[in-house]
Amino acid sequence: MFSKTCEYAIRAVIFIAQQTREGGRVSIKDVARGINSPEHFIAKILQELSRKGLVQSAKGPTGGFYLDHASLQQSLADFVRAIDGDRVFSGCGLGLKQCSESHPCPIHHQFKSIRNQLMVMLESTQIGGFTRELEAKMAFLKQ
Amino acid sequence: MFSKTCEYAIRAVIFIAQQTREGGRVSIKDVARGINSPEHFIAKILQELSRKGLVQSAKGPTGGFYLDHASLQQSLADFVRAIDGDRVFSGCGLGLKQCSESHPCPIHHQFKSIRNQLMVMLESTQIGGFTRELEAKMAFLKQ
DNA sequence: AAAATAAAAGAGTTTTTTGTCTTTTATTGC
DNA sequence: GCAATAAAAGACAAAAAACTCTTTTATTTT
Ligand code: FES
Ligand code: FES
Repeated sequence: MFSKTCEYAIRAVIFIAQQTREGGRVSIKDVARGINSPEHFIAKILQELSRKGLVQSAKGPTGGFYLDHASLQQSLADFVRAIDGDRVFSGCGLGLKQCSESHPCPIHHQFKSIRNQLMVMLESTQIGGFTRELEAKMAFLKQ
Repeated sequence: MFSKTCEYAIRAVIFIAQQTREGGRVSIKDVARGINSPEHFIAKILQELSRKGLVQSAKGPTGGFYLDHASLQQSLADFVRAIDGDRVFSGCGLGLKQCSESHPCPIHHQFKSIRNQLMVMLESTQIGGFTRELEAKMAFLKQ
């Protein structure tokens, strides 16, 4: 569904949101540990998200990653788009070069419906909204 | 969503179903042309599906691929499972090693709902059911 | 200013996926 | 039996995705 990169990205950002809910920063090392991902790999990913302004970072001691007010309110869809592009939201389920109403593949209508529901779900969920569940250990970011 | 291999596979099998609706066989060359896929690649894929009994084939002149009564009734889900395994149907949306009700990722509930709808859709659609739309040029297997 | 810290950047490597080419095997029609 | 046809099989090759390692840059603390 999503690329591994994208899965790590979302887990990482949710983790950062939780860890920094009352200010502070969190280091790459801690993120990697917190979501059980390869450290250098998640570093690259966060670097990219940082360039795109979807996460904030600071160098040096006391540095690390955090989310500003705007980032906390970004939807999951924004992060998916930043990493995987919009093929998830608009790509053809059977791999036609382009999904089209007027030149549809055989499963277009059914597929589109599900794809849209996925999109609505991702658009309406903001990255900062999972803190409570994580605190209550009703949701997890690693095995 | 699906691997390229799986996308080609489904398009190929739908094509075979259509082309052989009144008996006959269809060659790899024709399949490749019909769905606009690399010829040798789709050959490999059909070989695999043939081994698993999801499509039928015959060598030699008058040979080619076709679908027996049972294969025509297989669901899209059966083909997806044969190629991509069941990660589509039961994998965690955020890449946790295993999707679990008791150790869920933050988007488990929402994701599961969509994943299930996808599954129901794929389970309830049989590969042989697209002939009419294709004939009427209301659906297409290539650009 | 120097040392320590932590992200940024860049240059790999490995693995998986996707795609190609060649040879072999089976079947048919003559 | 022989030539032609078409899939099966196997070995490669290219591209993309996933992952690693090393060096640089910015910041803070002492
Ligand atoms: S054309 Fe295939 S999903 Fe729209
Ligand atoms: S645990 Fe992530 S989808 Fe079920």
